[in-house]
Amino acid sequence: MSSQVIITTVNVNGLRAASGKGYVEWLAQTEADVVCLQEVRAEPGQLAAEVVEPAGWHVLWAPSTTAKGRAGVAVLSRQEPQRMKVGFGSDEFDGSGRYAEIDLPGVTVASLYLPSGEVGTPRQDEKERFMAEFLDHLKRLRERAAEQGREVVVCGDWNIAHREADLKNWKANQKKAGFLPEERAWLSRVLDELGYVDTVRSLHPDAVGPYSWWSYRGRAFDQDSGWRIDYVVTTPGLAARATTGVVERANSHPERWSDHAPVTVTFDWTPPLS
Amino acid sequence: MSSQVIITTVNVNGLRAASGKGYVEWLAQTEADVVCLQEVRAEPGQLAAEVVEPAGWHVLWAPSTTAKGRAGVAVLSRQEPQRMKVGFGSDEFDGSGRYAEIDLPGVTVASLYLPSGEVGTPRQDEKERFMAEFLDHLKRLRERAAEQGREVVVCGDWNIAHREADLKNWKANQKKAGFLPEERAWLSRVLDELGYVDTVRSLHPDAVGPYSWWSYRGRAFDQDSGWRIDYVVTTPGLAARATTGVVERANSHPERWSDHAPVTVTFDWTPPLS
DNA sequence: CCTAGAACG
DNA sequence: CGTTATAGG
Repeated sequence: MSSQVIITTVNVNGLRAASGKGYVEWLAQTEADVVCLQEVRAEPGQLAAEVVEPAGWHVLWAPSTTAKGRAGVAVLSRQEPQRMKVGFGSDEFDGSGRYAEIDLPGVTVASLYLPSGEVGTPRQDEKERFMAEFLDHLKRLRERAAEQGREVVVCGDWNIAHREADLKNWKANQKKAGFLPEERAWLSRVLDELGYVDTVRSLHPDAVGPYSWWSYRGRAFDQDSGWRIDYVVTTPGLAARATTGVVERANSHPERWSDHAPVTVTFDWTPPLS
Repeated sequence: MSSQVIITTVNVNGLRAASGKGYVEWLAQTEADVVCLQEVRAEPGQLAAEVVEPAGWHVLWAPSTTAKGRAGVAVLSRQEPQRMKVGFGSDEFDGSGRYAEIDLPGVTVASLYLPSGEVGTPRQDEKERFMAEFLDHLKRLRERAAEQGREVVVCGDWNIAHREADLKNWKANQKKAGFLPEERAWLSRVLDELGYVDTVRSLHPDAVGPYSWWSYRGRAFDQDSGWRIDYVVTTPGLAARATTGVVERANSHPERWSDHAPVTVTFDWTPPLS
């Protein structure tokens, strides 16, 4: 006997705004067991009760304590977590609302919102510092998982398109933050060196996209002029059990409620009993 | 034979917003000959063509050059002005979008947006400095008008309620900016000492109000919990010809398009031919 | 082109 | 409780 585990990640671009535009309905109909949110941009106290404590879910909130109304991640799980943690042990970033993780039986699930930047700005420097520190964390996470015989899922908005197939117009974007050689190389290290797997790409090795973010500017969404920057990254054992990986391009709802779409991966996997 | 001159003043609280909510329709139907606007909060280049150059009107724009998106006054006239001037000769305030005047045959019409403040803040100090300087200007304006045999109309948002009948709850507001003893005394000097006339009050000496501003907070408008702070102030010769003075409480339109309402005064007056 | 805080009223 | 500018994306 085996069962399914479904994990979804979505950058909501302001949960207060998203809640009024379809997020609530989307959550009510999702079949996911775990949902990772990024860019919540609110503290729990600023959200409606049905959003803070949705019926049937346990939620770990990790708003930014350093900059109000920015960043902020959360992890929703139908099962009660065995352990919850905000931040990854970084003095600079633990209060910035960019990382939270929960342990469920046999698996650690994390929600990541990697900084975005523009070339030549302090934000890009911050992104690079984050990447350097976070690589170490990913390494430790694998080691701990191996010791404990558990799997790892790190999902979220990585703000990097890995390969040419991961964005619409790669040639024009080679010097743009999010597709810089050093950013792509860093993501390669996460995958090749640390041994994590980009599940959606693994399931669709030859696909263009599927993109998960489209700028609000111009007609990017209508023309599918997007980037694939939201990933469900897992340890190899779990990746081998991934059966489907889809981008919910229509957000499962008539109107868009974020500039990102949910990315959902299904695993044919039976967690241990405790 | 005699004819009518109609003058209206209204604080639009952001002309871009107001234009989308009923200002355009209101202007199209007004019978005024001159319209003075305050709190335009935009430069002409930020406004739609029909708003910048409404058909049948000459317009003097005086946006704030010191603080984008703040203050800003304008004077619209059906007749072409003989002379236009921005500011009243103040180093501190001439670029702040708070005063503009035009000469029409026999009459000078000015649009004034007096600073608003809160007790104990630098804004209140600014208001007081403005008042001091502007009193001198009003004096010179009368002298010049007398020399040239012309009348003067200074209309706008004076941000002062003069008497107890000029605001809903005067007792609770005695220590609030806009109804301070020194502000009321200053307005008394404008009227009693310089000899200007508050035309609407002169026409309705015993009325409560009529208020011209209602806070957007709470149910102030529905409860008519307002202040009369928008005045059409004129030289006595013209004031004697004022026949009606009304606040267009419904903005002459189904929905409110500003927190102020237009104040319109009609004069039974025939201007000289040139 | 959006979201959000913040200044100002 | 609005309008607007600005940061951030």
